[in-house]
Amino acid sequence: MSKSRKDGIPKTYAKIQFCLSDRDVESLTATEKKNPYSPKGPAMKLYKREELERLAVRKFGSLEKLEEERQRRQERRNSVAKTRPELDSFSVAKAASHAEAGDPDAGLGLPPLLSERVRVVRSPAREPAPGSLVLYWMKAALRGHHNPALDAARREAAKRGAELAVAAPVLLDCPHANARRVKFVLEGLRDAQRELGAAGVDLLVHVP
Amino acid sequence: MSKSRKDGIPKTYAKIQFCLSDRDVESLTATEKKNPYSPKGPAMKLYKREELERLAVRKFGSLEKLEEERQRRQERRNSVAKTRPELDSFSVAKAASHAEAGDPDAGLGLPPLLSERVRVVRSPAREPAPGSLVLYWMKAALRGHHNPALDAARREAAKRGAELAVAAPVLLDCPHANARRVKFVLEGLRDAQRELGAAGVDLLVHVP
DNA sequence: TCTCTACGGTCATCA
DNA sequence: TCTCTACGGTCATCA
Repeated sequence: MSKSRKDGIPKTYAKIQFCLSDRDVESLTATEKKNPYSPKGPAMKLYKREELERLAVRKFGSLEKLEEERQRRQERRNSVAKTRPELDSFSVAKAASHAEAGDPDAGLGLPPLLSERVRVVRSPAREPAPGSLVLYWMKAALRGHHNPALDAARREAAKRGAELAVAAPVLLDCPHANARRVKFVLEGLRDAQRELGAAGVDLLVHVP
Repeated sequence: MSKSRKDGIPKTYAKIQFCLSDRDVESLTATEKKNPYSPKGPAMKLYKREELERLAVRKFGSLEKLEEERQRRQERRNSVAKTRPELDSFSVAKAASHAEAGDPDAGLGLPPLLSERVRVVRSPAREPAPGSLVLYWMKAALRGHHNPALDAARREAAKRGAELAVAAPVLLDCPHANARRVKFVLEGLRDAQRELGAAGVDLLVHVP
């Protein structure tokens, strides 16, 4: 809710902020702007804060009631997130930065210091096909050392007897990309590629 | 999974039992039967157990994996149900049978013996309009006494300064309806209508 | 802080 | 143990 929104509020954000459905929002007028992620993609729809507020007040009774509803949804999201399935045997794992290895534990068979950083994002419906690989999608910590996500992926691959591959996306068309940042990322990836290569792991750099 | 399913398994049930999506099930052949709830409504689609099993095995790997997936979903449902919003000030309430009134408590302002039987089914997005009424949808306990759901509705109406109305549906076209049962229900409703009428509450009998 | 679709899950409504 | 739709919420994908 900052000053920078004077052009209007993008649809996705507007729906969440004002607890509105697609149907609700359809009745409002929208101005279109170029999609910042892809100029050729579907246009960004901008809605007027004033109209959104008026609609939300009509729907919920008052801005206070709207705020209550937002709280309710927020809490619901949080508590549902807590009930997510715990570690299970075949699962996609995702970890955060820097930690050391310790004793193996249950679940993914990860040492505690790793496993407490691992969160199962999705339990895949399909069992992994024979010959499948474990893919570590490296978005942060672009390095082959001090990288617990990499350690977790390595373990998982070993457990399955699968190949480990590492892929790093380099986003050129995200809003804040610029030459300086891209250069920094590419230099980091070059070093990581050398380091991983020495350990027999391919690092694939993906420029979408 | 009983013997009575030799005609085939209805779509809704099939999807749940075999963890399949509409898309999945679309690829299968279905035989149509008259909709037992309404002969003029959309037909009931019956799928062959054998085909469903084959598809589920293809999707999940084995019947054991399917069973695991079903367990997962079941548990998820249960734990999400537990995180449902608690009693709040304007809410639709629903209660079960026989109890006595006691001291008022927080939330809906119900006595403990009532409030522990009340479950908030849905927190309405809209604030109740002025002049709205509290509707007690009487599906069980067709009587004006020993009826805690009625007591809860009465309290809620008093708290809001709203009218209380009671409505009872008499379902004629549900699969197990027959003359004897309908007669029993109607007799009960006649008595309840007299009892509630004496207390100034309308009981509306609805035959859909 | 981009949009669209598909997916579970839930629910009210309808025939 | 009926079917369809709408609704949140989540997510991967695409442009």
